[in-house]
Amino acid sequence: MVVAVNHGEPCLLTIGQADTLPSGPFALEHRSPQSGLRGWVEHQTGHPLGYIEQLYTFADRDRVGPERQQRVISISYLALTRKEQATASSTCGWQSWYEYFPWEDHRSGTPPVGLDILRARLIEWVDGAGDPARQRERRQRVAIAFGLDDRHWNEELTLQRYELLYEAGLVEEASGGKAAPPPAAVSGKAMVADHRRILATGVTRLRSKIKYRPVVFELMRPTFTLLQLQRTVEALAGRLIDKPNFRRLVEQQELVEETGDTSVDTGGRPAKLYRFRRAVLDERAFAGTKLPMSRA
Amino acid sequence: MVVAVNHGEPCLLTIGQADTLPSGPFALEHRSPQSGLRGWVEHQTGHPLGYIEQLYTFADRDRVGPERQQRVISISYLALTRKEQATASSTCGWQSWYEYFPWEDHRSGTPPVGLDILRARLIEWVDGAGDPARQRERRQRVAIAFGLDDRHWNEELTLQRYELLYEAGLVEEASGGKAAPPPAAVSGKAMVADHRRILATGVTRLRSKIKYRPVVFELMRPTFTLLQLQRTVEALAGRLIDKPNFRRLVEQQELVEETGDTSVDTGGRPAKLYRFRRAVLDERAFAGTKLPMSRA
DNA sequence: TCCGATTATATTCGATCTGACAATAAGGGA
DNA sequence: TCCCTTATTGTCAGATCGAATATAATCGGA
Repeated sequence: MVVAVNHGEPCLLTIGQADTLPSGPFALEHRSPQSGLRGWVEHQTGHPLGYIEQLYTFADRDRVGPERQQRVISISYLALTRKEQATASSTCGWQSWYEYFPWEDHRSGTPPVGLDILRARLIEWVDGAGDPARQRERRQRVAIAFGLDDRHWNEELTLQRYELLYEAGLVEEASGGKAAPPPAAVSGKAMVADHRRILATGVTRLRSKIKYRPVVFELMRPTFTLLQLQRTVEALAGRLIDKPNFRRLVEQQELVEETGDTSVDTGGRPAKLYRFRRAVLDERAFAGTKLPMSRA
Repeated sequence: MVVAVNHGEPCLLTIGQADTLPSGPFALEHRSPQSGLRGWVEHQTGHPLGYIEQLYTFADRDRVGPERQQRVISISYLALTRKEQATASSTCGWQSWYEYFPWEDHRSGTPPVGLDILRARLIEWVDGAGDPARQRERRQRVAIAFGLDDRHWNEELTLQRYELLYEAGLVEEASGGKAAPPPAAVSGKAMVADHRRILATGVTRLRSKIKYRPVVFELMRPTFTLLQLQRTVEALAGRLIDKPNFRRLVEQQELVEETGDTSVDTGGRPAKLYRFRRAVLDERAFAGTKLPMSRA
């Protein structure tokens, strides 16, 4: 899963009919699958992958196709890069995340259109569970994941939401469902096999990771304004961020330094240009702290 | 990597000469490697694995042994259980983490004996880099990982520390080193192949995870006192925690509920017994928040 | 040239969290 | 009864964070 952000839109590298993640049996000639992935993508997009991370390894028996007696092992990765110029070849292209997960984009301030439809269909699914105990359990899972009652929307629950929709038969991939899923504008574009689930895993991981490691900068150009940086984070998180607070956080952590230049602008006061202080990667150990540890 | 905590000591399930992690080619009969691991360990220890998590998948070409043309894929896991009764069979036993990582145990309040020796040897290694730029880079990595100058010790950097020691030739596994590593009481017991590195990965992951997900309870008996819970967390984190603050955190998050009983004690006022509120797993979505997101 | 629209940047304020520490309660043993 | 040990409750100051306000710089049109 290769991610880039362009003009405030989080993009995904796809192949084929735009519903398949880049994948393939990486040859023995590479030292590791990681380096195989890197070489392949750099050749396709012309841009180096700034960051690669393992997502999950699937080795379940059900994963084999027609043949038995042979287990297929799939290692999924999350990679970040920049999409510039028109590098999309005929074999691959870029798609917005939110075509696959329309319900995940809350950047307009209001919930996305169609989310209420999904919520209603989920409630039907909850009520459809015979057992009252099972009903309560389903109800609670839906309430947490989709922010029912007075709960806040939690953008890090992308995978849980997709799994619920799958279970409820509200996405096309869940062929076992009785009722037909809602239209694609509501339930998103389907992908091949379990690729949309892998995508959900990656979105979840990335939305979590940007909060404690400076990986956003892999998606930025060498120089950028603070608003551009904020828009990129918002694109990934799928929600709006308070501007002064975002600035404060970035500055007091000394993640960036001014270049001295200012940006030619789209109206309004010119913005200072910044660059990422690569030194922070060496200076600091990025590791969160939540338990009350003694400082000394 | 199977972990339990007993009497305030974090323990590790080992096989053979106590320097090998449980491992093996899991047969095709299991639905997934996960379930194979689960069955194997439950049979060996008599206790169910409460929690299993994938650590990392190795697929590098160097990982093959004598044979070429065939790539070995190893999936490493982290599992939590309880060690009770004398279930150690002849083929496996429990070892303390800190036999392998003596420098990681800071629970005495003072740094572990031998840490200063390691620091001194690391400084030698820093100075041994010819290039001054490389010296500065090494120096900074050591300073961060081992808390030099006035930096705080960060217990989540176990893997980084092990890798530095490896690079500096201060652990037995690094056979390429010129100088002999310090005695085992200082540099820890060696393990087979790269098992100690996998262990370091698991320790790092677990020390990080206990801070935002309630996995500690998988290591506790059904009922426990708050101090026992604290001691377990301290055993994993390798450092002391302030008691009142720990209580406050656990209580205000409603992670536990009183059983009504009190513990027969080892001197001092009897302690209330608690049990884990399994309901929190359903009630709450455990996902950290660090970036300044708008609340509404 | 003035004004307002737009965006950038700086500052303030209050609620909450958290680390550090103090104080009180309840049991056991000398 | 006194003292030791552990449990439990409470306080306080500093840091953090969300929210909102205030000021600055540029552009375009009246």
